[in-house]
Amino acid sequence: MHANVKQNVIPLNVPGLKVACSQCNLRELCLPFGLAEEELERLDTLIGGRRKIKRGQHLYRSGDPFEAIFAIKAGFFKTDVLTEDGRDQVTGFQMAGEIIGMDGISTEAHTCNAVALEDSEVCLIPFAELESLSSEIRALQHHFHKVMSREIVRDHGVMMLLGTMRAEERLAAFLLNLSQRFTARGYSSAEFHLRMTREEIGSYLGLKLETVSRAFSRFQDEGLISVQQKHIRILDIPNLKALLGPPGGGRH
Amino acid sequence: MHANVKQNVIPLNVPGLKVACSQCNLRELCLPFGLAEEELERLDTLIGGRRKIKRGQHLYRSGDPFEAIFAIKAGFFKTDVLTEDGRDQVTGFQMAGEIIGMDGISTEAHTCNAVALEDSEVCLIPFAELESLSSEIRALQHHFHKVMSREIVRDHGVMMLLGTMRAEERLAAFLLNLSQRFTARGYSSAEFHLRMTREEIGSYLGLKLETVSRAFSRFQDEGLISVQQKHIRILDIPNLKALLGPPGGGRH
DNA sequence: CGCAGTTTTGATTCATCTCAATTTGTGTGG
DNA sequence: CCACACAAATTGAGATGAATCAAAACTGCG
Repeated sequence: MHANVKQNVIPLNVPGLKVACSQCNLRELCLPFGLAEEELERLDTLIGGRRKIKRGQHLYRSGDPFEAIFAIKAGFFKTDVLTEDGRDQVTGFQMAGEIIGMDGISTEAHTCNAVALEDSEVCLIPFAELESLSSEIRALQHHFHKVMSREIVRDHGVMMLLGTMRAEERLAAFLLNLSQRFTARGYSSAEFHLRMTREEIGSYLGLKLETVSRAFSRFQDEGLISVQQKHIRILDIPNLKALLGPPGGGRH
Repeated sequence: MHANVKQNVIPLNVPGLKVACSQCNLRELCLPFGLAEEELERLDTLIGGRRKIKRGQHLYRSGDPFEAIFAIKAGFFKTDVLTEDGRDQVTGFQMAGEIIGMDGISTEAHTCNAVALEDSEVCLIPFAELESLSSEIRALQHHFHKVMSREIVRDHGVMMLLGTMRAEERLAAFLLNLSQRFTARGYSSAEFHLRMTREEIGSYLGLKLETVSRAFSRFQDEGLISVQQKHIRILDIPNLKALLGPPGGGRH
């Protein structure tokens, strides 16, 4: 419906905002993954431009009409759901190269909020057009299915974490996950800056902020990490990992 | 492959063999939703047959190569993930009309186990062929995206439940969810048979089986439900719902 | 009819929450 | 540039909900 309008607009690429997946250094992580040169160029024509989101601003809110998904070009986001009765659950933290907004497909409206945790930039992918192009480029269709499926698998991991792990195990899993994702993006796996507050970490992990803080302190006392506010340095990955799966160690 | 044969067969409904979405009484809940007559017939040719799964048997296991997704024709399933260190998390319970197996798309291998909790029957939907047909039938492509997205939204709901609710709230949410899904399938919303054990409910809800049992007993004492082993009758839906979102009642 | 698996119930322990005080960090305006 | 106010984080003490351990009752199946 909206698509018709955009379809006839020449994809002139506004000031310095040359939006080209084919040139993007995130293409191996993001939607373009696995596409051939020529397919990539067609994908370029699809992208509906970039959008900058300042720290604290919403990319979308629960209830907003769903029109597009977003590829994170730079920055850091959180998504959260809130219920009528005031419960608030952070459902994920997203970083460069990740696709965000797929929750909105099912009802044509977003079902969660996406907030930038630092100044960020996203590429807008109009969904109707993505579906059109998917019909023509099988690799794109398949890769998009993988992206959605990966999201489902990721959510299962979080359910496992929330359903079976104790506070320190959850935090260890969280840190290792962040570390791994930073590594995949070429950043240090050992040293990074948390973009979210203790309360947001707690919400994500099903814990109170005080519990998160205590677990951080404990990890530091044990020499596993060094924490100074939002600055984290991971000192002992093996023992952090050992915290997760202690077949005979953790049960009492 | 199988499809070619059936294409020329008159849609007479041979017992258990002739698989036709167009004739299925679940079509409004399942993959065919929203398709036109003629599209439905093409969907019929896609379905790779039916498969019966006896109670306790696996539909697929974590690690199995991914080839197809499944539409549940009849019966009841659970899906669960287990980690090396022996943790076990039930990630969902699925009933007739629901699509199962999409976790496998991302890695080409299933990432969880699907077990029948009663004698069941599924329709096999070869995934490569589904993608082919999706390219041709836009409505099918779009609906499939909605199905995947719905799964993501559902998972967010579970994360909310696990992350923010107390034991009795979780169980109330669980019962109301089951009730609503039974209603949508034409069964009683008030009276039903649990197919899963207390332990499986507990795993899904992040609780121990004793806690689940105690919560059931408490609900019965309070006149909210009547429980006799696996037989549940919901007596007071309003007050069960009130348990969930007590804006001023639940915090202490 | 007996046995194994499931469920219920009780007593106790423990992890996390809650409440509260203090410290540290951050952004703003004089 | 410093002081102030506010937000975020740390830490402690005590309360509490759910886990654990244990035993008994029930169910259904062979």
